[in-house]
Amino acid sequence: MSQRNDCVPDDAGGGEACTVLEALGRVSGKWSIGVLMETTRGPVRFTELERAITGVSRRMLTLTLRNLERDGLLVRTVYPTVPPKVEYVATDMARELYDHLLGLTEWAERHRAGIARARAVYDSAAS
Amino acid sequence: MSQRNDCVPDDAGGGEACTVLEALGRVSGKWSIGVLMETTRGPVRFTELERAITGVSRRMLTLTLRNLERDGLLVRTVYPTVPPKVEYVATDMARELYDHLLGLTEWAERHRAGIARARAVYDSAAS
DNA sequence: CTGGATCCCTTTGGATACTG
DNA sequence: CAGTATCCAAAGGGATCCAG
Repeated sequence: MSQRNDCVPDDAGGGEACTVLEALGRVSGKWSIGVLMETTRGPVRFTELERAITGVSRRMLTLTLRNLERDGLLVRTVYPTVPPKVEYVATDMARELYDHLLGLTEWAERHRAGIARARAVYDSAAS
Repeated sequence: MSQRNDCVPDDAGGGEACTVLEALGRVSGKWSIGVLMETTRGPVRFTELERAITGVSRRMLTLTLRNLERDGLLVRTVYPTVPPKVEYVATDMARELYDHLLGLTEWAERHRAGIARARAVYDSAAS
């Protein structure tokens, strides 16, 4: 969840690796993507997220939400009612990011079989 | 470096989050991106990678290379000379993945300032 | 030159109980 | 409802030494 901005000028290929890491840093952690997915469709409440994202704990959901909010990817709205009501929704910036992630999804689907095959070959290599 | 295939059917938004994680899983870890960058430009030797990727240790470089090779993103060629010579080069599949990552790079550059601002605001919020 | 093996510290993340 | 606090286990990753 922390950022690796140990991005020294690097070298060949330069700061590009650094910049990619910068983007990936926003969605690092097991749950960021899921939160992004849910909040991209419209405002969602904490409990809804907790139910929608299978396996997430309260703690991790909170941490993930805070990080995304801090980076300006999420807007948190508190309704001072009782009981409390808090809604999270993705910003435009986050939606753009999500679009790029969809590109990755497409790649993963297209190559899922190939990767599985590569692994089988690699693992069966009597090394 | 391990894969999170605890991708239960999930739910709303479905297996999509899972599929993205599948893609991100290939480039997880601090060094995969750097390796991908270098090997995309052509065959590279172990020592060249070690020098090109600032800060990587021998151990982590080896682990990263093994994982990428296992997933079919890298081809490892051993020349049985003495001293040994080993070359790594990205596969077409890896190049495609890298193209998608460039999309993320573009996003990161475009929003770098906005994110920094969002953080400053968030952090200065006397909470 | 190209790694493998080991040790150890740091970070991540899960479980659970408590609170305004 | 929407978190916070605490404790603890597992994974990631660095340092170092050894070997073909």
